[in-house]
Amino acid sequence: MNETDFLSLESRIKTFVPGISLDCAVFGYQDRSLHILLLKYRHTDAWALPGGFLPANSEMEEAVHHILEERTGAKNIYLTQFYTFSSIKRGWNCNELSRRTFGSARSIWPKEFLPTLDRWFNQRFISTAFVALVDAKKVTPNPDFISEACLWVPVKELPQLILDHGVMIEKALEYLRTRINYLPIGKELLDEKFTMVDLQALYEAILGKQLDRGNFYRKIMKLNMLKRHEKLMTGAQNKAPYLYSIDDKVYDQLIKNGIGFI
Amino acid sequence: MNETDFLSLESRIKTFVPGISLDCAVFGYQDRSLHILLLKYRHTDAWALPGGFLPANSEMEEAVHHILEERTGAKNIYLTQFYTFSSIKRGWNCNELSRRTFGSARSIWPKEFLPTLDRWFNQRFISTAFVALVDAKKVTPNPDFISEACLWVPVKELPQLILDHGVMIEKALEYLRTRINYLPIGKELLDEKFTMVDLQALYEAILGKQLDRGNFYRKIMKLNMLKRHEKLMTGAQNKAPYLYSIDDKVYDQLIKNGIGFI
DNA sequence: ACTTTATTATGTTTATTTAACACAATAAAG
DNA sequence: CTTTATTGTGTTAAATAAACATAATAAAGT
Repeated sequence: MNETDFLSLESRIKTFVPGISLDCAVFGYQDRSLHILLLKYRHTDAWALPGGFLPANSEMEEAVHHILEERTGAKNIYLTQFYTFSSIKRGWNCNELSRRTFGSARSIWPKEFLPTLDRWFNQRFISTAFVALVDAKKVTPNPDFISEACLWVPVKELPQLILDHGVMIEKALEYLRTRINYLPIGKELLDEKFTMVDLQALYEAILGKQLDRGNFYRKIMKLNMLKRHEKLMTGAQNKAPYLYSIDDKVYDQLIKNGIGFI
Repeated sequence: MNETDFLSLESRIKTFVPGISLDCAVFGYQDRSLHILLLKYRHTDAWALPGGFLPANSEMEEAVHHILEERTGAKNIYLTQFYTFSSIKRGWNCNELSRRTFGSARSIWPKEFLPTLDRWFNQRFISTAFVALVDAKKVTPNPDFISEACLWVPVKELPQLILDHGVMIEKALEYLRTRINYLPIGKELLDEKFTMVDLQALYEAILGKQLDRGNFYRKIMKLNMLKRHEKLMTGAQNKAPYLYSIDDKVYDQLIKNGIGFI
């Protein structure tokens, strides 16, 4: 962490739309379970969603893409807005953890920047929140300068989160569940090639319930959205599973019409 | 229209969160079809959604409730946020109609307020849009001081709309359709008591397709959400239809789980 | 009394979907 | 030859959807 990071933020603040922030629930799929990308603030046990501010001449989507590229190295991530959080109760004073986190961050900021930064962070922020879906394998999590870690965390094991980020994640998960047939879950969260078991486990992870293998297999196959490839040799003492990939044209059409895998 | 209206806006501007606006697609059901509440600007053929700004110490929902009370006389209208429109292309310069409308409005504003008003309206606005569902019979549309009319317009006959309000309405309608099982459509859009034919026609209006009467009747009745009352004597030369009302407890549970009428 | 009409409630049928469980061929590796 | 998970299909019962039909009902006009 060095002075130029602060300097850069200090000078960039002038270029941001005041009062607007952006947050993003980035979902990835690993080890057969759903993960979310979180940042850990320095010197505290406080975690946060990746986020940032809106440059005056940028579209929100552009800005979120930029934030996510910094945080993951990946461009063209699938993004969709899901809610705008605007409560007057949401500031850094909203709970003990947030107060402590802000205090801790403030204590390591160069003194000469404090007035600007205090003014900026004590605004009322209206935060538009996005859901992003990424292939966890194509991504290198990368902390920003106020964080000491950027990690994939299983959504079943969420840590303490600052501000209203816990509520945001709940709402993002509900969004995933209730729009499951309208979101390109399979295409975006899985690797180019994947096994049938993985595809099923992904939908199970989002819905939070078990699905019957045989029925799932038949349903997916009837939709005609998969291309079958070579087998995946795992070295395990059993028949190797086939790899599949998604036929984009068919899949996009299915998603557009909300036609269901489930 | 009088000077105090302008004065009031001029002085209230200081109390609004800059750069934030609120718009609301208010849906009502009349004459067996879906309507939306629109305002007609003075001296132009430009129409707009009811909307306004966010007082610095208000929640967005509060502010929208306040706007809708002014526009309809009704309190406690059902409201839900559905999208935040933030494009850098959305200002009063986005198309010919908007430019003309703004010019026309500007020409009737007292000169001494023009600097303030120009500065305010030339900002980049981030607009959070809401869907409201109301019982059209309980409402008295009431234009604001820059409009000459506030009317229920059938969604099948939309006029020219300013800014991106046309896109907003499209998105709002899509929201209604894709969340039809999660929204209290019947409860909010219909009168306290209504006939089965009206209930069905309402769902048909939103989905834009015909439903089978017998099947619809059976499905609704099986959900146990209706209480039957006296008949509605229309004077028509036929058996009078029964009136029904919604059993709130059952209905709320159904809506919460997205359990479908359709 | 008879007619016209829309409402109401139920009937019927066919096709499709869901859900739960079962089974046997397959093939990778020990 | 054994162990194992994968794969594709089979089966069955129950539920749902979709389309169409019917007949009693009752309000009002003639």
